Parts: sequence; C-alpha cells; structure tokens
Amino acid sequence: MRGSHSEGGGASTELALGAVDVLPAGALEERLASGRPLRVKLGIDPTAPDIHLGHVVVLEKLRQFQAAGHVAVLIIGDYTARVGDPSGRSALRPLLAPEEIDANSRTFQEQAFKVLDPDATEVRRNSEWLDMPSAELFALVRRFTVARLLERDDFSKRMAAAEPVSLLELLYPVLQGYDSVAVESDLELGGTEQRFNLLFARDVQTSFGREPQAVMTMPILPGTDGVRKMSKSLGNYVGVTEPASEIFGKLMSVPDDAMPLYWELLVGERLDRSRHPNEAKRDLARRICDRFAGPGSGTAAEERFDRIHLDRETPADAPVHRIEIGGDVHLPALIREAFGVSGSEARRLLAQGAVRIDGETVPADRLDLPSGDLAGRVIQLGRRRFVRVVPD
RNA sequence: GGGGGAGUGCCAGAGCGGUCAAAUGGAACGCGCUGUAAACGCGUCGGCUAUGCCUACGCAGGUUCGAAUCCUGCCUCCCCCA
Repeated sequence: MRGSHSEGGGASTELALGAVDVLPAGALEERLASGRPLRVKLGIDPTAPDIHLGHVVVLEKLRQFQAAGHVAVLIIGDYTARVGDPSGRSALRPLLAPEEIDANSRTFQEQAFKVLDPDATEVRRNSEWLDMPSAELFALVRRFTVARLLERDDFSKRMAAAEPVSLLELLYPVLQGYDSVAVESDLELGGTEQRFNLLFARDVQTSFGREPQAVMTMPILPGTDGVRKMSKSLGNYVGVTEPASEIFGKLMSVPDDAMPLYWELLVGERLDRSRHPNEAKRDLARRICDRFAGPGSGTAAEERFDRIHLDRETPADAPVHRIEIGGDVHLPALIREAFGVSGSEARRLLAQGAVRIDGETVPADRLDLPSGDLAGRVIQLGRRRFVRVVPD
C-alpha cells in the first residue's frame, strides 16, 4: 500500500508535504526557522530531450519552495550527464554525444519553466565548475574512499551479479556532491532513488568545511504502465510539451491502481475514492492538459477522446497523407509510408483486422484498393493511430 | 602476470553441425471483452511488391554438401589466483 507519504522524516512543515523523507531529522525546520531564504537545489541530468511528468513531481516541489520565498537553484547536469548516474541502474549507461547533451540542456531549461517561475530561478550548468583541470579533480576525489562509495546498493548488487561498474560511475556521487558545494545548497530535492547521492553530497560539503545540506526525497511517479518508473527509455512517459490529445489519451491508459499516487504527486490532492475511477481519471487528465497544454485544452481533449472512442468517430485533426490518384493503391505500402511501420508489419496488421477505413475494418485478404476509394478518407491503425488520405 | 568462463532477437534466456528466423518468459503490438483501466481469452512480434527470397545469433576469416552450433584471430565483459 502506497499513497500517503506526508509525515516522512518528522518534518512538520507544509513544505514537506508529499515527501518520502526529509533528512536529517529536524534539519529543515531548523533552517527554515532562521528566517532567511534558503537555497534549494535540484539537479537534472539532460539525458533525454524532454521533461515528463516524472520530473514534474520534483519540479513542483521546488516551485513550492520558490513560492514560499526561497531561492530555486536548478542545476542542468550537462557535465554529469557525460558521466552517467548509476542510481537505479543495472547496467552501464550508454554515452551521449556532447551535441546531444547541449541540445537537451536547452529544451530542459525551457520546459522546466512550465513549472518554475523563471524570474525567481537561478539556473546553472554544472560544467561551469566541474569542467576542471585533472589536478583539481584529483584533489577533489582523493577526499573520499572507495569503501564509502561502495556502500551504495546499486553497486553492491551489480558487483554481486558480476555486472560491470565503471570507475567513472563511482565518481558520480562525488561530482554531484560538489555541485552542492558550488551553489552553496541548503536543501537538495530529488527522487527516492537519489537518496544516496543527496546524502553523499553532505559529506562532500563537510569536507569543504561547509554546512551540510538537508535532503528531501519525493516518491517516484510510475509511468503509464502503472508499475515501472516513468522514463523516456521505457516509453511509458507523458511529456509536458505533448499535445493535449496525447496527454489525455496517455493518462487515460494509466492503470487505476496508480491513480492515488498520480493525484497526490501531480495535483497535490488526495484522490477521492468515492468517485468513479473513470471520472477521477478524466478529471486528472483534464487538469494536467490545462496545466501543460493550455487552459481549456483538457475539455477539448476529452471531447475529442470521447468522439473517437465512445462514438467511434474519426478525428478531424488526423495527420494528412497524400497519395497520387489513378490506379490501385497497394495497402501495405500505403500503411508503411503513412504510419512509419515496416511493410511486413503492415501486412500483419492488415491480416489481424487492425486497419479501418472510415471506421470500417478492411478485410484481411484485401491488399489493393482503387485510389479513388481512398481519397478523403481516414485510415485507422489499431486503436489510436489515424491518417487522413488526401489526393496529391 | 597466470588460469577459467561468457558474448543469441527490445530485455531475460534456451539451443551447441542439418527438421533454426531460432524454445520459453517478460515487454510491445493487434483482435475480443471494457471505462482506450485492470484482469482474462486468442493472435502477432527481422526484412522484402512474399506460398518464395534476403539478412541475422560480438567482429573477421576458415572447415564442411550444410554452422548460432566446429577451428583460427580480434574485440568486449566476468570470475579466480598473483
């Protein structure tokens, strides 16, 4: 049973709402009591081009601190992205090209401002201080021991399973910790999988004679499969820049079991269990659309959704695919081009009755159609892919 | 420095000379059911203008009528000893 995470770490402040833990006990209250604005750090490694709802959970927490008058320090980990965070990893992370990291950094920052107030956010890239001469790097890393780093679960598990752990990965916590020194962090936020990194940063700060930061961890948001962590690489994410129709559709496909967590982490309210699950899910989906795709987009997306799935209508805004008029059209080829699947796949789908033209299933043995019969019609592939065929 | 083991499809993991486009499970996809939820049932899951053809089992060669399966070299990973 998961759901209520509110009282973690004994922090009684409103700002700790939803957090899994706030460590060490009392540290946050103590700092808040000082009355000065705290420097609240959140680091995100730009390993993918888009921010999704999983990132939003922790960004939203940062926004709350911001709203309470504290300083939001958003670190784009353009340098640590090159190293690769071993947290929760069971294998070596593939390396990203520098240009890729650079492009991701830009979109990340832009998209983070869909949650944060840009005027009250200090954005830093950690290459500013981590891109240092090796002599300085050595001086930094010699402060810590291998035994201390190997305490972490991910490493011991991988080593036990005879899987590789690179030297570079071992360095990751040290680098992330040094970020805290560089930005003089009072509090660092992160997902629960970041606990080791966040706590290790305290050691790094201490070794530099700084006051160690408090840390606050937030629950991990499951992806649209309802089970695994939301992530780009698992393909179970909802991006904040996606069109409302996508956001709505994806959220509706999230299993009911994950709804309490979605409500708590994304809407900031407890799910009212007396509501019909379908209605509660629609409500959530509308709110998220309104927030990220623009006010009112939720209702519009919902209407479109119902037209397609309840009334079985074809969407008016389906992408357009042009064909030449004259002669027959070979359906597998058309599907391949229109939907970006392979020709073999197209044939299989056809054979499985997954192709509809204006709502009518194409017979499995039908491979060619006169082009005249296709012009102006909507081809549907499976439940949610649509293309409107238009004469060229 | 010495000794041993392993690299198979999106992932995990069988296969160990022909019947292998490669068992099985998971993921994914499709159809049905439904609340585009879950669960369940059935099916698909390399490519190709397709009853056949092509490309594939770390990479490169070789042996064989025939290789994922045998040999040689290379690359990568792991373990043990020092």
